[in-house]
Formats: sequence, C-alpha cells, structure tokens
Amino acid sequence: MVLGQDTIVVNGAGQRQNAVTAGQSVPAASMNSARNGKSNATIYDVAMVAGVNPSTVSRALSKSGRVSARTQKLIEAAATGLNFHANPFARALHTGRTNTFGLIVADLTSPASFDIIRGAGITATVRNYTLALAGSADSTVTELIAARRMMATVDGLILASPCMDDDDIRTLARDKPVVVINREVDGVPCVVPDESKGIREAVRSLAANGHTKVAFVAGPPQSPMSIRRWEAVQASCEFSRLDAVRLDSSRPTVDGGRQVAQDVRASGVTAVLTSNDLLAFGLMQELQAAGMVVPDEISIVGFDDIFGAGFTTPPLTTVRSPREECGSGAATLLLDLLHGTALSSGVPTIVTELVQRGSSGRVSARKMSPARCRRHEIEAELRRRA
Amino acid sequence: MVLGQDTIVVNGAGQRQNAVTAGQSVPAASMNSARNGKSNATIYDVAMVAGVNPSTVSRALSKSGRVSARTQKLIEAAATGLNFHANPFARALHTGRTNTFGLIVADLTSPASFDIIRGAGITATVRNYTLALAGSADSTVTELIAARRMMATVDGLILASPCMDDDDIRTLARDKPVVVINREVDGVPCVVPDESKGIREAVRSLAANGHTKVAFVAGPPQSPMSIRRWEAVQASCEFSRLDAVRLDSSRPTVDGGRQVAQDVRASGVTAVLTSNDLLAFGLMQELQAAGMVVPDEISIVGFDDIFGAGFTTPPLTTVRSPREECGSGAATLLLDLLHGTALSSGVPTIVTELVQRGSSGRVSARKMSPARCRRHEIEAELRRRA
DNA sequence: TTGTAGGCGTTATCAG
DNA sequence: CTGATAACGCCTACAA
Repeated sequence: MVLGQDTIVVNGAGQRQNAVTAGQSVPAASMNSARNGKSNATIYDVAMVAGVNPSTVSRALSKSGRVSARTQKLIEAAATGLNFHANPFARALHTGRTNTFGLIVADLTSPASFDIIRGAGITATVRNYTLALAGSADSTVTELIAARRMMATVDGLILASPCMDDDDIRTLARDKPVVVINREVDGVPCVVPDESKGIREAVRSLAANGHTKVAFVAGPPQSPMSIRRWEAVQASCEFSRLDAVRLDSSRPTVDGGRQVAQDVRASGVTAVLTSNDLLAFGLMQELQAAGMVVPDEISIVGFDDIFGAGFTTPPLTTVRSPREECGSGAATLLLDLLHGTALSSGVPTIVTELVQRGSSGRVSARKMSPARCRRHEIEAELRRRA
Repeated sequence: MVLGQDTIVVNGAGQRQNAVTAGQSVPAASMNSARNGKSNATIYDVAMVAGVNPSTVSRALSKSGRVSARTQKLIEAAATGLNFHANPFARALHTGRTNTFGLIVADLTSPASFDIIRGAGITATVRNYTLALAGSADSTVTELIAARRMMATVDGLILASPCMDDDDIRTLARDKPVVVINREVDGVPCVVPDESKGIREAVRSLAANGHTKVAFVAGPPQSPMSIRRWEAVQASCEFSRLDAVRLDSSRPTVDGGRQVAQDVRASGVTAVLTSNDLLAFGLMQELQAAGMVVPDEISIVGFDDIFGAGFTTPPLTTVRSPREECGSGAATLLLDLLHGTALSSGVPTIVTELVQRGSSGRVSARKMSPARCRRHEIEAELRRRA
C-alpha cells in the first residue's frame, strides 16, 4: 500500500497502452481526454499514451540518448500531442538547474543600467534562458537580500556595479557562478571595460584644445567605478601636464550635477569631466542657466554615452562605455561558465572611446554680450520649466 | 524496504533529538557539523536539531500557525542556526507558487519599455517577488515563446504592449493571472492610461496657437496603441475643427522619425504629433537638418515623455504617459490578484497630460534669414555626426 | 534498450 | 498541537 497509488497509475498506463497504440496514429483530440483542462501533462501521461514506462519518456525527452529511434519518435509524438512540457521545478529539484540567471543592477533608475539590462536580456532570450532582474537602489543590504533571494532560484548571477563587499561577492560566488560587471573582484570573473583609453582620449583632446586645468566630478566617493575613473583621469592629466581637481557630487544623478555646478564655477577650471552622463546633463543645464556658454566658456565631457547624450544642446561629448556589450558579454560568459564551454580567452575585452560632440572644444575667453547673456538665461529658464 | 531510507532518516532524527535538546542551547558550530559545506539544510536537518518531526518544521516555518510557541521558537532557532532556507523548487513543485512574476515588453530596446520595467521591478522588490524579464523584439512568435517559457515558472504574467492576438492572451490568462499594459483585451485585466485627455490637451493647445492642419505620425499600423492614439487624435481634431492626416512610419524609432520627415514636409502641415517620442526625436533632427525651425515653422509634439525629452533643442513638447506607474500598477494589480486581495476598484486610473515645452508653439510664417538658415544647417550636421 | 524503485525537499491530509 | 505519510513531477542508478 505504501506505493499504492503509484502502482495503480502504472497499471493504468499498462492498460491504456494497448488501447492507444493499437491505432498507431494518435489524434490530438483523444489525447486531451486523458488530461483535459487544468494541470499540465506529465511524463506519466506521455508514457501512457506512448505505451512505455515513464522513465523511458524522461530519457527520451532529456536527450540523454539510450532510446531506440522507434520509441523516441513514438514518445515525441505523444509529447507534442499532449502539449507536454517538463515541469521545471520537478527538474530543478533534482538537477538544481533552472535555465534562469539573475541580474542585479545598482540602480534601476538610471538609463545606464538599462543598457546592461538590455544586453543581458537579449542574450538570455537568444540562449533560451530566463532573466531574473532586480535593482539594489544602491543599498548594500538591499543588494545582498536580492542576491540571496536570487541565488536560490537561478543557475548563476550577474552583479552590475555592485556595492557590496568583495568578500560578500566571493561568498556568493562559492555557491554558484557569479560574473561582475564594472568592478574587479579577485577570484571572480569580471567584465570591466578599459576606461583608461577613452579617458586618455578625452584628456588629450582637452589638452589639445588649450585647457590647462580640469575638474572631475565624482559620483559617490566610495563607488569603485567612480574611483577608477578618477584615477584614470589623474593619470592622463599627469601625462598631459594638466591640473586636475576632484569635485564630489551628492548623488550621481542629473540633480547631483546641478548641485555641483557652483563648485565647478568656483574651481575656476575651463573643462570638466563627469563620472557619468547624468551628472553632465545636470551640470550643463545649471551652468547654462547661469549664463555660461558651453563649450565657449567651459567644456563638458560626460561618461557612458547614455541615450539622450546626443540630444542635448550642445550635444554632449562623452566617453562611450559600451554597456550593452558589458551586459551581453557578462551573460555570455556566465552561460559559458555554466555549460563548461567558457572560452580560454575568458573575459572579453571591452574598450571605451571618446565621442567628440559639441560640448567640448577650444578654450576661449570670449565674453558674452548682454543680449546674448539674456537670451541664454531665457533659454535656460525654459529648459528648467520643461 | 520501500520507504526504507525515509524511515532511517526519521529514526536518525529521533535518536539525535535527545542528544541535542538535552543541551538546550545549540551552538552554531555544532550545527554545521550536521551538514557542512555544499548542499543546503533541509527541514529534516532542522527537525533533527530541534527534535521534532519534519512536518512540524514545515508548519512552523510556513507560518501556517498551529504550532506551540515553544516549539516554534525551538524550530526557528534551529533554522537560523543551520542557515536554513526552504528550497523554492520543492515548494513550487507542491504548491505551484514561485514568488516570481514575469514581464514581457514589446521592445527591450526602447527607453519607453525601461520605465515600465522599472515600475514593475521596484514593485516586485517591495513585495518580495522576483521579476522575470523578457523582450519580444516586436515579434509575435518571439513573444509567444517567451510567454510560454515564462508561464511555466512564474505565478503570473504582465504583458506590456503585446503584439500577439487577443485570443492568445486570453489563452495564457486561462492558465495563470495575466495583466496587460497599454492595450485592452476583453476578459483580461488591463492597465491602460487614458490617453484621450493628454491628446485633447495637445490638440487644443495646437488649435489655440493657430494651427489648422496637423499630421499624426503613426508607429506600426497594426499596433493597437498607435491605432488608439490616432483615433484619439482624430476625435480631438474633429472637435477642435482641425484637419488631421495620418502618416505611417516604417518603425517607431528615431530612425523611423527621420525617414518620415519628407512626408511631413510634403503634407504641408504646420504641426505634427508623433505616436511616440523616439519618432519625434528623429523627425525633429531631420527637419532641423533640412533647415526648418522648430517651432517657428513647424510644431512637434511627441508622446510618452521618455527620458531625454527635456534635453532636446528645443525641448520636446509631449504627452506624458506615466509608464512607470503603469508598470508598478500592473504589478500591484497582478500581485493582489495572486493574493486574492485585489481591490474592488480593479484597474487603477492612469491619466496622461500635455507637457508643454519648446517644440510647439504659435504658427508663424517667418522665413529664416540666410545666415540663420546656414547656422541651423551646421548645427544639424553637428547633431547628426554626434 | 527498457523497466523498477527510489529520492529530491516541501506541503497537505490525516490520524492521534 | 504533533507525527506519519502520501503526493508533487522528474531523474537516475540499477536491474532485467
């Protein structure tokens, strides 16, 4: 009696087996009667229809071979006829695999995150994976909670610009494959673009245009990405013999950019690089609102080349960071890791480049005429109201 | 022997029960020895440590009550000590619930999708759900495949601007709760903003500024959203006694907007509404590149108010559609449906409004001076290179 | 090649 | 309130 019900089912299968296979061709309509309505067909149903044992169905459908061609075909026909789809939980319970990977981005609110999401999402679809998404709102605890929740249900995890400790990341990575974007963590595969190249180009261009002192507007001071970029800026400036000062913003957003405008003016620089485009947007708005002309009086160079960078006035010069590539690259890497097909090359090389637009250019001390100044004020006001 | 192993395990629990509870306090270190390293603790382990039956652990931990306070505390201590986390697959296998819901957006590439994703994502996190995301690349088959894949692993599904048939949607909805965004489907809960209000405001503003003939640039002709918006435009124009012509774009993107510029000029209108902001961006660029002045010679009104709409020159007048609200509203609705706590109000009312910026205004036949024309050409060229 | 007999970790339904 | 036990659907030694 212990396995009574199971036995009954199997017997049932045995009985129907002949009835069905006798006809050989199996009209879909008759199949539905076996399991009409609600719950999905199981391998037991398929086995019943195909007249074989459930385990044979499992073998046939999980492509592990070891099934005769005839049986295979029979089972496949029955499966499609019943519209059978293996229950992923039952499978996961046994195999631990879900065909799902997670992506946690630092800020679900930033357009920069979106590019990463897109890259990872497209790759997921292409590789027949499901993408689980979460944002950490730039909070370490939220991020950890999200990561842990995900770890239970995914095959692997991508952390984009994470704010948690290196050790936390490594702990996660011990459990399941983890790929980090935009940050280097020892012992964990990372996809981080080579930002020095783009920054070098930017600084060189500024130097060539006669600038001698530039400011770097950092994001949150503890952000590894911001730190990395600032160091690269310093190095490039040193090489090009430019003075570089660092200004901290309250937040790495458009508003943060607006707020840092005063500091920028006070610093007396003729050019400013920002740690991301959002900051540049806000900074440029505020500077223009104050009557300054970009790039005549001050050059602005952003970072990332997010959507919209080409639409500002003037269009924003920026260091393009191929974030979509980062997303898809990380996803590809993770999936390869998962399938044991990781290329020897490992982490793909992703390179940044300067996108020269209108917001940066030659130093010119040209003062604005009163009329022009007035016009700019009006424009700025309009823009602010927008 | 049939259930031999089970019996052994249970006996094992019984044996250890005394040994452990004798000490009362249970040092974490000693617990680890029970299940060190790899695989996670199970309710059997917890039961063993707490000295109770696994089913009691299940009851205690799934908050279904019916457990004495003392036992509850004992079990919780054991669980945290062992760092126990219920295996979601095993749970799902039995309950069918995963605390995950799916979101399928029409186009992972569009900034408009992002707002929806953000809204849904934030709501998911807040309600302790995992969000599974997929894009359909505006393809019916891709969308259906994604939907089916998801259906197997989620508790419910949100379809944002889906392109599949109403019937397909209803079929999905028979299986699990489905909420549709941006489209009305009979018998399925839908979150669709009231676009007529915003459009009415836009048309009225155009009429008040002396325009008499406007064009509407549609997205893909079969897109329900585009159709709905065109109908609303027609209705409003009729009311305001404006002529309205419809122009079709190849694709609802910036490029599509550029390509439709010629048709717009040929149509001889003085104002144009586009089915989304992307189209407006491209259209404005192209028109300006051809030397036209916005809004002096032509007014442009977009739709959605996506990120970046405030950064163009002139800033884009647009009908704001609160897409993030749609995303969070749909998620909230879905989750409430899932928990049987759906409000009687049902679908939240979401309303659009005109955001008046610089790209629309009074009709003026003012011709450009040659110098001004030249300047605009240069600016447009710069913008294009950007 | 195919069938048998568990087991994966939980929940739910019974008895007690 | 607690314990025993049968599902849930699939996978996989092992046996035949």
